[in-house]
Amino acid sequence: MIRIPHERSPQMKGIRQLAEHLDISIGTVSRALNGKADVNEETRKRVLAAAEEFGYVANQSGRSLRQGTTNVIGLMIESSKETVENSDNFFLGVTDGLQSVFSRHNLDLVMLPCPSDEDPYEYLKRMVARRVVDAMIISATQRIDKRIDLLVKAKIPFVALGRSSSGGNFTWIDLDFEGVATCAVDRLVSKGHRRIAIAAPSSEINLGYVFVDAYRKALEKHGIVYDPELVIRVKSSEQGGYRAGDELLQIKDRPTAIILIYELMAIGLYRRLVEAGIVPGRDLAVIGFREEPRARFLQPTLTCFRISLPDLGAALAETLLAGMPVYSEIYHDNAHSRIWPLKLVPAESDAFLMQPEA
Amino acid sequence: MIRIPHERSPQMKGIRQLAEHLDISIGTVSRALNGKADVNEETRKRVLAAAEEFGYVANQSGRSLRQGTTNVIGLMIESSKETVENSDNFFLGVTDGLQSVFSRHNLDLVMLPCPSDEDPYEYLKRMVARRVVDAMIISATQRIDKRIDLLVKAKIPFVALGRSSSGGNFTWIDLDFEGVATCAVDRLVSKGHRRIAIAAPSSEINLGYVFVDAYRKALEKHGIVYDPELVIRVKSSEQGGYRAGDELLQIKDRPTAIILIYELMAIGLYRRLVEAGIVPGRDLAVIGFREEPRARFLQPTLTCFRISLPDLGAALAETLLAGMPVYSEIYHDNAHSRIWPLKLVPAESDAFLMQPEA
DNA sequence: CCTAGTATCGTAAACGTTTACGGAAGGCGT
DNA sequence: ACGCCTTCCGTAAACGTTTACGATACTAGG
Repeated sequence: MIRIPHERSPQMKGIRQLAEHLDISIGTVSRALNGKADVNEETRKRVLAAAEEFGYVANQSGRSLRQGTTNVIGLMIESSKETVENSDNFFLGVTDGLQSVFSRHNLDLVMLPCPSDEDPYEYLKRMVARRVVDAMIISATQRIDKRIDLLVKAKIPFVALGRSSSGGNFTWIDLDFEGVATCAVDRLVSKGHRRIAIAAPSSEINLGYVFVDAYRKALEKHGIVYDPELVIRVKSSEQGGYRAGDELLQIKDRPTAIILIYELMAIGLYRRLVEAGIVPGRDLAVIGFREEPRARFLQPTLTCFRISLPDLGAALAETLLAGMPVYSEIYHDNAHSRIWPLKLVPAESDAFLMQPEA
Repeated sequence: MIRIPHERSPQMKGIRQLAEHLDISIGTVSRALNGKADVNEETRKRVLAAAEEFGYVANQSGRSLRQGTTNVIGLMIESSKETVENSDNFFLGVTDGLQSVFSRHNLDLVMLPCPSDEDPYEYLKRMVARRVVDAMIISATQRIDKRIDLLVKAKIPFVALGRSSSGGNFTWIDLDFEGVATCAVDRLVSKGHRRIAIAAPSSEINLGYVFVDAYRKALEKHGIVYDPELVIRVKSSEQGGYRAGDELLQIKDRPTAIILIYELMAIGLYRRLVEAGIVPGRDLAVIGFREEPRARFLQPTLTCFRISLPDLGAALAETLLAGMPVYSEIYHDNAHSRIWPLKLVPAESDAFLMQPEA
């Protein structure tokens, strides 16, 4: 008696049907489609034509199961309320660069949004355990980040956008906070500023730590004593900018310049300054980090630092692939962690960076 | 002779190893993990404990292959340059609502970003052909959208965010453009405005078509003749707002109010108005559609319409599931297309909506 | 004609899981 | 003692691919 434990759909579109129709063995069809060498060029043509005609595409589950690889790369992002409200489409920008590299190797990119009510570590753990992706790109790395230890232990290839002190050795790409901070300070000092404030997120976040540290060193290089009072810890948002303005006004011997670690803060900052009768650019010099399209409409515009999102994405992709056995020899030039430079974009007129002595 | 065509990793973490360790059959382990009824409660405890200990999670490929389902829902988004620069994190906001529903059914959400240099139709075709997702959520639907025909033909369950004239019957959720336009016009008229301009995207886009149509009807309801000159077609961006300001200034018998179809346009509009010596709110009433966090810092704030992104996401998820056989009876209440209402958010002070006759 | 090599293809195992089915064991009523 | 029902578990097929290996046919060299 024949048992039919699993009823199959009547019109199944599998490689089997394709093979039957062509009257070729199923193995040959597979080899033809995958570009193997030992298949007659003429039969390959027939196979490809038939596949095109029937719209056949290999089922990913079957293929993954056999090869032990999914050909999918995951980009983990967090959808916390703060991220939703305040960050721009940073990730959408990098995905384009990622895909430009991945598509050359028939790799697909999926974004994995961690729900705001779930622990990112647990979320990542679930995703890698199910083996739905071959490799991961993680971002918003913390100074100590359990996710890194997890990926290292699970031997999942990954690259991190952002440094971390966790884990042994893994590859990362991070923005050149030191370079930006140094450049900003140098520029302000060269314009005559001595009391330079900085608005940064908590030092728990890697960015908040590294950036302020570089800011301090740059100041000391110019013989300016580091004043902790000038470090304003706020959220990286417009609201944070407004609060930074608040705190700035409280400081006695008011600073003549401020560096914003997140350019969107300028929107809130400007508002608070105007409320207090202070003209941004004239009474207070402002420099923003990471150019943000929405801030281009501020009056006056502010000097900032630009980053090419697609380029960054491509670099991330190549670095990731350099760490994967199959592609390592192709991208071995990128098999190292590195700092991503940013380009200084001076405001149209630097009038707002004038001498405070005037 | 035993052949070993496929070398297996020495320390394979499969259900088989788990079963051997427990000295239970592999089938029972599977049933225990999947919560089937015919398994002793005490053995189930043992299995779950061992799985937890070894960190075992079922391989998704194997499971998908067998069940013919991936338990993954795809959310297709486009990463065109315009989207990256101008839209906010709209999708990140809705993902949270989507996940809140999906997680109840062990469904995972992945975002599928269509590269800007690839045709969205071809991209979607690839994704569904590989059968990597069980269902899709598509957005930014065009008035005629080949993607819809594709999904209908492939019998992939899907829901669209946005109406379309394509395809036979499919379910969609769309924002209540008519309601918003009507409400905005009503409100302005009640304040004494008669010449009301509107800034909208091209009528090729569904939004640009429907919204302006509702605007026209609302005007006629109040006995105001529709003046095509007052319809300003611009991009949905800050830049578009600036250009809208440009065009507005060209209009003879200048309007006293303007409705922005995208609130971010207010940033550019304000700038242009200030350049021309026109005080927004005092000399020109402004209403924005779809509240945008970044515009909250404008002076003066403007009346707008609010939408709860997570709620919208949850509604999308439930509507999608209502169309899938397995879940249809649970969510049958949502098995219909519908209009998503928005809430009017008056500006702090409505002073800017004053009588133009004053 | 014989043999070795090459080009091409078919065969079947294996990937990890789920699940229909059968079977064993025990309880219970007749 | 027998039959029946319930509870629980093991067996093995099946999902759709890929691929190691063997088989065949043909070519070439001797």
